Amino acid sequence: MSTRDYTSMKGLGEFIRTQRELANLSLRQLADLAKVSNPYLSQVERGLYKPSAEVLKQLANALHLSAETFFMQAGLLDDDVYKEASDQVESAIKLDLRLTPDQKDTLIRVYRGFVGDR
Amino acid sequence: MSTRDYTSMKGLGEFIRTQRELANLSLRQLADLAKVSNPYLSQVERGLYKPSAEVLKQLANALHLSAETFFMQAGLLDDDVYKEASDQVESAIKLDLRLTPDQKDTLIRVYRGFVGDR
DNA sequence: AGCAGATGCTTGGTATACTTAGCACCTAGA
DNA sequence: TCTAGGTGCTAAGTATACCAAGCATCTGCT
Repeated sequence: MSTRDYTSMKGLGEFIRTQRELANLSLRQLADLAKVSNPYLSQVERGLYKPSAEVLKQLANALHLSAETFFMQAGLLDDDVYKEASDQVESAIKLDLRLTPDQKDTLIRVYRGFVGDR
Repeated sequence: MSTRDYTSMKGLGEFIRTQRELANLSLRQLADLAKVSNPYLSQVERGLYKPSAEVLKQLANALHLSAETFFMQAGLLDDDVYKEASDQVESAIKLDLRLTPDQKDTLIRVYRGFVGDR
């Protein structure tokens, strides 16, 4: 297994744009943080270019995500030593010591509602 | 001290050449396996060019080594991922492809509300 | 109205990753 | 001997990742 289901196989560009918008960063802001030009980042997000590994790493740093994550999204680390998304979210929540049991339940319930799981 | 200590601090090219020779492969053989031209591989091994991540991945496969190993050698995966709980939960959410940006936003907002962060 | 600043995008160019053709050297067989 | 095939490397070109300048649109401010 270790399957990567990818029913919603979005491209790397879309992934980056999603992450950028989640972080509430403009194209220019992220481009500056990652030390690339903003037109280039624009083109990358629209899938016109495949960024080099160095750029991927810079983007990962700027977005506070791991480089592994980006490489996986780019299809460069196909070997997913890394967990399935849903299990990942739920176990991360369960492991967070700052959350009370009730809060964990709430979060997980909301999460499951979103992904339509179970 | 990080856990690395690969023989010595040689460049990526030397690393590749060492691995190739350990596998008893000629330049052309490895180049064919990795689907690159042999002059290019020669230049990479001598440090004249930095191969793209795709090429690194192909080389890793051809040499039966992990892509992680190569990325580390290339200095692309230097750091360990920080393991703070909050980062864990938030990045797990961000990584879930089944969630829309709005849903991710909501979840993260709820989460931050619970842990009192920000 | 009009400017000012922010947004993302287009254009045209430069730098560099990568290829094809071929050279020089070596070793093995006929 | 002299091919024949293997080794790694050079040179010159093509493809593409990446950048600088600038455009069009929007929103907010006076």
